[in-house]
Amino acid sequence: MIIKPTESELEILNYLWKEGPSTVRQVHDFLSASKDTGYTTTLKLMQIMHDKGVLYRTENGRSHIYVALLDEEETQQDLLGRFVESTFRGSAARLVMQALGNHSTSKEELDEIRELLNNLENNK
Amino acid sequence: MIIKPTESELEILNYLWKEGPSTVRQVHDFLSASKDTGYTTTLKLMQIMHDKGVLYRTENGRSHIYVALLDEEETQQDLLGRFVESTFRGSAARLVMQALGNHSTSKEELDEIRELLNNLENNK
DNA sequence: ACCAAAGTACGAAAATAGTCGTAATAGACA
DNA sequence: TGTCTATTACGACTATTTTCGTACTTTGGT
Repeated sequence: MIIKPTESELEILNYLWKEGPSTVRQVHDFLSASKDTGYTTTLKLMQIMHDKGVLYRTENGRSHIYVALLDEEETQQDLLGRFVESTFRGSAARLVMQALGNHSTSKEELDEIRELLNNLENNK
Repeated sequence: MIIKPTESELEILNYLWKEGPSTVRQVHDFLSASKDTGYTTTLKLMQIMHDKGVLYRTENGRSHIYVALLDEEETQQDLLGRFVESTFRGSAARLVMQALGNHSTSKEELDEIRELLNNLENNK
């Protein structure tokens, strides 16, 4: 399924991807820690996502438990493609350079990237 | 200046960054090649960007010449930061891995990245 | 059985982004 | 000078996203 989630939807998806099946209450409690928003707003968003087919839900007593139906990797890949295109005019390399240059990345992570680089280069 | 350009604004900025000072006509002719949109729509967007202080403009006979006031690198950096945060929950390394893994990147570019990696690692 | 607490449903408003029609204007040039 | 064309100005309409109030429902405790 290729749907571009909105900014708010992505926040919700991120929580569900990380924490697994959750109630609106759980999602909202997490989001409201960093964002000033009402409970019914989160509820409504999740209902809309359910309508769109982005979330699956199942009854659980008086409440619902929601599950992300979008695949995390796939969605990130799609968004990344759009982002590279719109912000870096298609050059993934330039994006990578800026990402590495300006964010703190651990030695372990850098080694992992180097490893990936070696594999890629061997296949050319 | 830290303003988040919208999707359409970014398209216009990309043109101005690449081609330098331009008229609405030039921008529109370029955009309309890949996008079905009216002249007055592009005009209006650029007027709004001017109002916001994102573009500077100067008279030139019956038309105007527009210049981007946002710095390209700075804007990309800002957008990248937001993107890493919202889509990769803050992990630049994960973004880089996905970007490299799934986009075609030339050997030269990969070497450049390796170079950058070496420099980063030496400074740790 | 009743009430309070916690949920859901849903309509509608507010905010943001994008689109375009129409009128006014300024040059170009026959 | 008069007409045609390219351009700007601007209001209004559409679409999408986000927000929230209010009413209804369910459940657990007393």
